[in-house]
Amino acid sequence: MPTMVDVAKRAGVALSTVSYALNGTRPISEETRQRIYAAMEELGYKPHALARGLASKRSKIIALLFPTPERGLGLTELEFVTSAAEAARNKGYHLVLWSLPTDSSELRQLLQQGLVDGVLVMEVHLNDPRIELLRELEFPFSMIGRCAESTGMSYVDIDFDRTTQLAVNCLAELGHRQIGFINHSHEAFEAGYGPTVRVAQRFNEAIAAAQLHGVSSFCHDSVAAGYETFNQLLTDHPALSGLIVMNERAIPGIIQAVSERGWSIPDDISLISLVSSARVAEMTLPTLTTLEPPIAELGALGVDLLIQQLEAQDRELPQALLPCQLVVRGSTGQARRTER
Amino acid sequence: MPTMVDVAKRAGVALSTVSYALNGTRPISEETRQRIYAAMEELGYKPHALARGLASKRSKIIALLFPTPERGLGLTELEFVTSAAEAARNKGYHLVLWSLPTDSSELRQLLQQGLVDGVLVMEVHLNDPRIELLRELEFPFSMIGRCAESTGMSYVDIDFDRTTQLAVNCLAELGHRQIGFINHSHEAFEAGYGPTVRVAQRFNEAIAAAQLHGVSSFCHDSVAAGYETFNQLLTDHPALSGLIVMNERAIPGIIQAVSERGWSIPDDISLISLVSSARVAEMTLPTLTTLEPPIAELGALGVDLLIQQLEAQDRELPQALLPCQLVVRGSTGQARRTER
DNA sequence: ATGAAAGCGCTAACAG
DNA sequence: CTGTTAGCGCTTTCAT
Repeated sequence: MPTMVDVAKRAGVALSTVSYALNGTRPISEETRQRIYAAMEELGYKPHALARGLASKRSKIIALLFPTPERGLGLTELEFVTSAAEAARNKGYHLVLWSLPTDSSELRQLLQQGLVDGVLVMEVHLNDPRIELLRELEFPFSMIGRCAESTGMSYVDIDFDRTTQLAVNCLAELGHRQIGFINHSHEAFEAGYGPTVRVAQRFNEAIAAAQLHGVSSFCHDSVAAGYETFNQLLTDHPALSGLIVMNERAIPGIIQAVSERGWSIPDDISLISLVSSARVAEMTLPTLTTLEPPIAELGALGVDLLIQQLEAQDRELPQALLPCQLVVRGSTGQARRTER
Repeated sequence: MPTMVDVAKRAGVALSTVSYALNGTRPISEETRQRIYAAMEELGYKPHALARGLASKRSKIIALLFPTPERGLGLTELEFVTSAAEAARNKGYHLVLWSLPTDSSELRQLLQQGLVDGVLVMEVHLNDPRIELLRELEFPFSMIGRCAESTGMSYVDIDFDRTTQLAVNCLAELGHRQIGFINHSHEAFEAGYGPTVRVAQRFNEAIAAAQLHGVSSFCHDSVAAGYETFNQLLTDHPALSGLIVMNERAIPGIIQAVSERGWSIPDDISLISLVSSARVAEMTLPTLTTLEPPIAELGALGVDLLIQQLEAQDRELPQALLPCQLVVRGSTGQARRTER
């Protein structure tokens, strides 16, 4: 592999001039610039990433802090990872994957290795030890999601308020008055998992504002739990006709429970899956009306915000909220006229 | 951040002694070793990854060459990525994600940056330009999957022969004599996508060996295509009672087509989903009997083989084949006695 | 507009 | 067993 010295020699200039030409760090006469680029071309020169990083103190590598598969991973995460990787590459950065439990002590070590310039944190919890550590070390980071006190921090997140509102509106406009909400588990809620907490809260507000009847329920992320939870919910509230579910893994159980009652979706129950991808929505019969998260956008935007923060001289910490998009499929329909 | 110089001063030894102590590259008296480690502890010293990489010419970073979402990504890929990342970290390596189309010219640039020691290539095609490039540059790599001529290269792959055999056996033992196989698309086959080609071939061999009747069909990776393909297959071969499907995305369409005929799974048709994860298998009604790929093992093993290759002095290029595991769920049952 | 030279923090000869 | 020193390939002052 040729180095800068080789290029400099061949172009008949000083080593530093090559560097400046490459980085545009200072004015170079058009003529020498040409010579240098020609020399690079001829030699097949490519700057050495490590050397550049060591000298400049900027590795141009960022880390994606990825949750370990506690709650099981979805397609969501995958799309996220790939879009983040692509966004990073588009900006000339590399993305390394750090898959760690939120309370891992390893994070500190990793950060202190000086390998990465900044960190993109996925699945931020309301009280997240990773965020505390990053703040303590004053290490640059952006979040996907938010923690309890996110002022002065950079993040992108789903606009859960708007998303929840869209779901409630959709059912309300179809004439549903009695609406159930099946959330993630109570444990997730207690642990302060953002979406769980935010949607739970907003659901009640939206229901109240629209003068509907609403009832919420937690549910573990499993088919069996979905089955149980739905049956319990309908035993307690037989008049429910609309259901908002933010729990992809519970959905097959719910569908099964509906069908075992001899009911059908959407004739007897309308169902909206919150923060759920098209891929999953099309696995079921009927296909699911969803509010689909703009995953790729979130991933790319998260990376952009982080890099912006790394390269900006001013200490502005950008934030962004993106709503999910309503995609109407087969699982929602007009509410029945007659009460059951 | 403290550096080695600081540690050396504090421990009262030479800079290099610290280095040797850290890397175990040469014998150090127990006493000085203690002093050095104490000093590191007190200062909170962590070796600088870039500096180490530059000096040693080994970055301890590997890249995962990730396919761009052409055919759409599955859960499979995700689990793969996370297990690879974890395996790498366990061995003291970092994993960067390079998400590129197989024919991208960018790969060459990335490799020449000198950032990574080796590459793990996912979704290898039978004729894969990435592999050709890696060979040309003599760049260390391992593959997930194999290309046409894989001798002398390091890879891990699913044992498709064994997997296909298991599927055929399973149906045969249930008394099915007329067995259909729904593959990925013809395009995937033509493009030399490994699983598509290998299973197609092995299916015929296994059917012949067991003296059964078999019929294969290609199918695009979509619900609609699954629906069409199934109907066509049953029009042409009405006696089919067992179906092997290696196309997760087509399955909902198949299930729908079965139900529209007034048939049921598994009473009228038994169905096995090949190389399909539990997560998907439990989304449907009935749940799917599958041959589940050992994804996490493949990811971890792939990383291990690559690192082994990087660190071994001898030029052995290890290979491994892992079979899928048969998990019987609700979609398979005894063949009907009577012909339809 | 260009050069010369001093590091960045570490590894690995070379020399005792 | 330990110390000295020359790089690794680049960025970035400081000169001119």
